[in-house]
Amino acid sequence: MVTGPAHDSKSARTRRRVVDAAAHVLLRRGYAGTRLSDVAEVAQVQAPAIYYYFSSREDLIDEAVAVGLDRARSLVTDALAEAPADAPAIDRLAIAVAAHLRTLLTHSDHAAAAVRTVPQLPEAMRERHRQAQRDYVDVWRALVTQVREEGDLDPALDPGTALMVVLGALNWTAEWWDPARGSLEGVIDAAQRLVRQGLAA
Amino acid sequence: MVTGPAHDSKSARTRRRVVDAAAHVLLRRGYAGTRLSDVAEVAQVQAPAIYYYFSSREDLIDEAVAVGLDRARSLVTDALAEAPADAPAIDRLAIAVAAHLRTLLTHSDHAAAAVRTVPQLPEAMRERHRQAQRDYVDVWRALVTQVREEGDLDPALDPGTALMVVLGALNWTAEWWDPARGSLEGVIDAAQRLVRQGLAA
DNA sequence: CTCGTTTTTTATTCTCGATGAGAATCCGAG
DNA sequence: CTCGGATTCTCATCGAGAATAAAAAACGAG
Repeated sequence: MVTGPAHDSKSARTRRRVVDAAAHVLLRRGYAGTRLSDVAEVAQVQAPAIYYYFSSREDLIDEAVAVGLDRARSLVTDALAEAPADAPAIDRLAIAVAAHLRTLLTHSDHAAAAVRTVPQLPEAMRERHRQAQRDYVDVWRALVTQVREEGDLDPALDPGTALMVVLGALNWTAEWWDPARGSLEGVIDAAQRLVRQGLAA
Repeated sequence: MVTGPAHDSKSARTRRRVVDAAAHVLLRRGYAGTRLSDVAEVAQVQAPAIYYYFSSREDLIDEAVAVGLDRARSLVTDALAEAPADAPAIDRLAIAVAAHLRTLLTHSDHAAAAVRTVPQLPEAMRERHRQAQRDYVDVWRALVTQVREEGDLDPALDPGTALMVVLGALNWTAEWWDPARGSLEGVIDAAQRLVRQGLAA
């Protein structure tokens, strides 16, 4: 079953260790480069032990990606939930930008792995995550729509295209940002400014 | 240039087919996912024939990436060379944005493969391309510097960070843009507007 | 101690990069 | 045109390492 027991505590913690490890390796090596032996090493488990929890390499990666997409979405929605609901949409968008970058760059190997790996997945597997991806983008789409309704979006911009361009800017940060060479806050600040100014009417 | 006789015409066209095929596969499958058998199939060649031209898989990928980075840079600089040299820097930047997107999305598997793959390369290989990457980014850096000197850059923006965010937005388009579902010109237009507005003082 | 769950050990199969021994093809000299 | 050498490529196969299967061992609750 995908959805395990509500309680944890057994050594279904091992299972989670394995998924975490998969995300870790996935993030650094990409889909094809993710070897079970590496995952096992990170998870502190013998490689064949993975087969007790997952019926195949694909299954494991599939779950890691699913968890990542879900986490990426929920961390953004959580951040939005904490913000005043009546704030201008453009401000809420800026909050989402910050949350997304924080998630991607420091909080979650899962989210980062999912975002960076999805494009490399074999078609069949990507298909399985279409919906999750859509759910994730829809959160953003709603925000942009609100921004437009409040008249803060440049009418010459196609909202869908603009959104994808913005998300691209955010997602790509994972490729170049080096914690040793620049502060996270710096990246967030630049991204927020670019988005606010860029979309502005 | 790695090797390359100035004249072609022999079956050094085969060699080029192989490099082209490598870029093609690289773009879709990533570094670790690039199998020589797939490259061979695309290039219409038997797999071992590749070893007539390249001494190893690494060598082949290395050259494909080198060609790609070089092409990405030169297509942008060529476009800039055709623009009036005394145009405002912000306009020249917009030209570069358009050229980059055109290259990435329709003109060159090589450029797209290089741009999207470099982060996944093993350290040793990435090292070999540091300079080419720097050359490529430097073209942009120079543009941004000019924009700032002409007073068109928001002083609150860190130029380096802003540049990377912008390049990210461009590079990521390769992940989502679907020629069947939206015009290239639409993407270019959105990107140009976002960049102009986003960087503006 | 015993049974069921979890993990390791051992073994099998498969994929993929690499190579070496030639076969096909091309090309110029006679 | 044809012979012979150089160029270009194919076939068969190796060996490493990966994924998986199967079986055995360790563990833990009752």
